[in-house]
Amino acid sequence: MALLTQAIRGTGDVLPNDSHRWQFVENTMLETARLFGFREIRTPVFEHTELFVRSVGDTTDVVQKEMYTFDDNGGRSITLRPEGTAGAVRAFLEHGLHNEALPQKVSYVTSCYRYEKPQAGRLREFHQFGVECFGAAEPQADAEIISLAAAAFEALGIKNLSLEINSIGCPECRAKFYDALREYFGSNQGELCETCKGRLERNPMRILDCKSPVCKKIAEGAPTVLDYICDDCRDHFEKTKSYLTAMGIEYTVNPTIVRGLDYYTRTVFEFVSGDLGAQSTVCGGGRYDGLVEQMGGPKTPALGFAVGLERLLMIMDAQKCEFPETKPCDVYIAPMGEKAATMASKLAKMLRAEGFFAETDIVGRGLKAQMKYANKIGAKYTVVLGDDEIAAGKANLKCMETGEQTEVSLPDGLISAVYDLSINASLGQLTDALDNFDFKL
RNA sequence: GUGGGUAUAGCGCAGUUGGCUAGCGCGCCAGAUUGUGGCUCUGGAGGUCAAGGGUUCGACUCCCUUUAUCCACCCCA
Repeated sequence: MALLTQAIRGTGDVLPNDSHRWQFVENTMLETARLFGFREIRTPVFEHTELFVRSVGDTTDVVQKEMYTFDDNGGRSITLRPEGTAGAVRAFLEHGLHNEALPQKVSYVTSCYRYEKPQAGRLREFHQFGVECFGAAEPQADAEIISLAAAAFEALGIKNLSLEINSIGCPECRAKFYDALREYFGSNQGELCETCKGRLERNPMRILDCKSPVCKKIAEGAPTVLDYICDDCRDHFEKTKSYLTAMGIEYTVNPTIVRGLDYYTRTVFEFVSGDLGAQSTVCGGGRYDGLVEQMGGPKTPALGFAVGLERLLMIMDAQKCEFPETKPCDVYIAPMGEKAATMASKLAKMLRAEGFFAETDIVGRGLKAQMKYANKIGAKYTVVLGDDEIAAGKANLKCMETGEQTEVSLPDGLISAVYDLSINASLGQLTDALDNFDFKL
């Protein structure tokens, strides 16, 4: 296959046979969010590089080695968004949404870009559904967004996800925790893997998340965040858990959940699945109380999460989740000859104006081939239009499933027959369309 | 960035120890007594065997390089 070029590595196409699955997932998630009062926000795919460096954190892997960054023709450093939160925060501040009724609750479906080596559940262009909630400091908010994620998964028919939560505290108590970690890991420094030696200074919490068996072993005896968080943070975490319990949302506390983006504070959580190959996280999020202020805005507590849609679809495939079927063609009109083709176009237009899915021949095929085509696209009904039908002003409407044919007058009989055969249409809309139809050619 | 597997038609696959015009299934297009689909039958289109180089009388087959893809590490959604 020596094609001129192919899709960029780590990117994929959603083909017509698959797009309904994406539409179902996106619509279901946005609709679930709507029920919680979240409205859609759309921000640009690219932003000033600085935005991500400052928000995601310049020591993170995402910023250090995974961003698609380039200079535009005006010499500005531009970056394709590696995640959705930063842009939402930027827009929130830039348009002064903090002056409107709080909390501001937004949802989005976006593409994200990270320069990574692709594998199962990890692409260079991937898609996320996410929500952000600004101006809510209370633990109810934490529980609420977690419950939103859970509701969306349920609406999609996904099972066997487990929710893992943790608290990484506020900056004050985290500083104490970092000290304790440095002290603990410092005494085992020689045995740590190379990356973790570096992490010891920059971000010792990440050692807890290391997959190397040696580090994992050492980490087993490490101090736990939950032992170091301050009273306020502990109280917040306890209340969050009790709200979850009250809502019947099951969770496990996992002290090793740390999140790879710097802006998180207090509650962090993941929904994990065993149906994802080496990846396990399908949804990750948490609270980021300091970010808005750090970006130059007023002190505003905030939180959110993002769901990886490719991963979500992988899980749905593995679990054989059902997707609603796409509606097939209502009527296929098979014209024979030029005169009939003109008539077919007019009839099709009229049916579509009434909201029906109507197709006719646009490649000049013979009758038999047209019937085959109608069968292939799953058309519910077909009408053959030839000189005889035009002369008589009557045609046969054929049901493709049963093969039965009924004679209908043209065009009103056809239209009303289609209405009769469709479950969700009303005959009332017909009159105008029929009056205006010029049957003469 | 590191490691392993794979690469033959749109899709899924054969191709024997290197040997003549590279096959099969599905799909696609067209026919099978005048204007009616699904089943069956017949025919057709479609491949510089990922690309480049090497060994050889001869390479889809053996060797090297590159690229892509899949899987894992790392990281994350």
